[in-house]
Amino acid sequence: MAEPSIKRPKGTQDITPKEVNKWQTVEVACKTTAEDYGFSEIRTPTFEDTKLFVRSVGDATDVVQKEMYTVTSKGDSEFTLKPEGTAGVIRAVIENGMLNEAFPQKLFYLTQCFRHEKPQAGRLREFHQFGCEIIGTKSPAADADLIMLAADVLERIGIVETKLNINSIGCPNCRAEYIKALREYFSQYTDTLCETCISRLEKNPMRILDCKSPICSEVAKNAPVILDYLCDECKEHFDALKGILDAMEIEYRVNPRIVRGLDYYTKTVFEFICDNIGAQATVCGGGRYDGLIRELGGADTPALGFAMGIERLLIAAKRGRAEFIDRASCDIYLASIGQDALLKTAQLARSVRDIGFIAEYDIVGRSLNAQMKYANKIKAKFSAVIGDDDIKKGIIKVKNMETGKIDNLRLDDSFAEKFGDILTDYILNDDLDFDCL
RNA sequence: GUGGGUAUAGCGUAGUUGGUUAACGCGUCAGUUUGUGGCACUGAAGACCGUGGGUUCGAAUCCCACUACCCACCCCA
Repeated sequence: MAEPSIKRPKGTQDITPKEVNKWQTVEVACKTTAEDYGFSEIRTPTFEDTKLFVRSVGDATDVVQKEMYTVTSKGDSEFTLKPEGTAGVIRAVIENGMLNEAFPQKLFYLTQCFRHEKPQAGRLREFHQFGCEIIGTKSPAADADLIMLAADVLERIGIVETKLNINSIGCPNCRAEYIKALREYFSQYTDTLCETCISRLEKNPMRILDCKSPICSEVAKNAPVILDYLCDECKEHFDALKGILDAMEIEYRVNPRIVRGLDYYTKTVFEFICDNIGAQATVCGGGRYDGLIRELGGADTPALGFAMGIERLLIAAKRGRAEFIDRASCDIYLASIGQDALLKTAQLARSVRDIGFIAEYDIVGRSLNAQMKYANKIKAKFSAVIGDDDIKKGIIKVKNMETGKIDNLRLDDSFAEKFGDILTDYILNDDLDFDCL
């Protein structure tokens, strides 16, 4: 305590045992839903060659320009902690020759990401993403399946109040036309637009559509709409997607304003918005990135994906109707009186643990009373007290902590198995009672 | 990077015309209760009142600065 205490870095968090069950609930929902859709997990490094993100996420994006944690390692290599999940996955797919395997490749990941931003609700410097990628299909059926998967994940977690927004931002060809038209339109308003939007006019006029400044968004209201500029192929793709979503009764809103901030997106883009979780309301974002694999040196392959922010899912889940799984509680607490008995409880605990149940005993040196209080506190289902007499007699009383019912068990090799039977009965009966209710 | 808010035990809070030893609830530990927990009662530990200055006989309380956290802009998941 003499030294100044060391605190965790800004924008990071500790996930304590009280919270970790909520994380696990969300993680399990993500993982099992993805697996139900035929996705396999992929894990990639926490840091990558900086060039990977510059080339995929995009040179001019905020993420690359001002949010990356980049270090120069021994030697000349520059590495960056991953600011998002897709780039690393695509790099790995190319590097491991997975483009030669059967298409589509369907992959999911659950990973921490890092961006140097100013923290606020739903935005941290180290955060966690769940993402899914489908590689090797240009069919709009894939877009629809991916969106359905995202919707299912949210539903299974218990997040109900989300809105799906979709848009198409076209392919490089038709987008060029559109950007030209946008520039022409916004150029008329150079005296009213905000400063950042003026600079966007040159670099990326589509971002002006996203600006929340009242003046800019007022001007943007009458701006040309991308959907009017889509080429035949892009338009067909988008119409087909809408058709499938309609057929599957997935509600959506076409929102021509959604423009993703990462450069690799093409054609379909979408967001799931959750309004009651603060300003950072996008709980899931994704879209197509048909040009990315080629850009990263792989064969020209269409692909698409989405990412969800686990922290945001968690906020939404707490506000929604999520039911969080609890950690399994202790099956039996073995109290001891005296040193010989302590050794005995240690042996018994191990035998119970060997058959897959949770057993604890006194490793603190507490009085019997205190041991029992502790057993109660950790919600032990059963308890047993062992003293010299019991060891002599070779029989101990196992008590059901809920009902107070006591069973006598032999203190020999059969103990664990017999206790297992009692516990199984208890759990089955408990389920029956539950069903009757 | 720019705003706004907050800062008192592990957690949640009370504490303003400045006045002895900073209070309460929860939690933790122990005892009542060396062969049985929950309830109850008793007690204990735990706070340099965010940090540093200033005003004052006297500051958790007033003033200034700093820091941290939260929220929002921006950006995005």
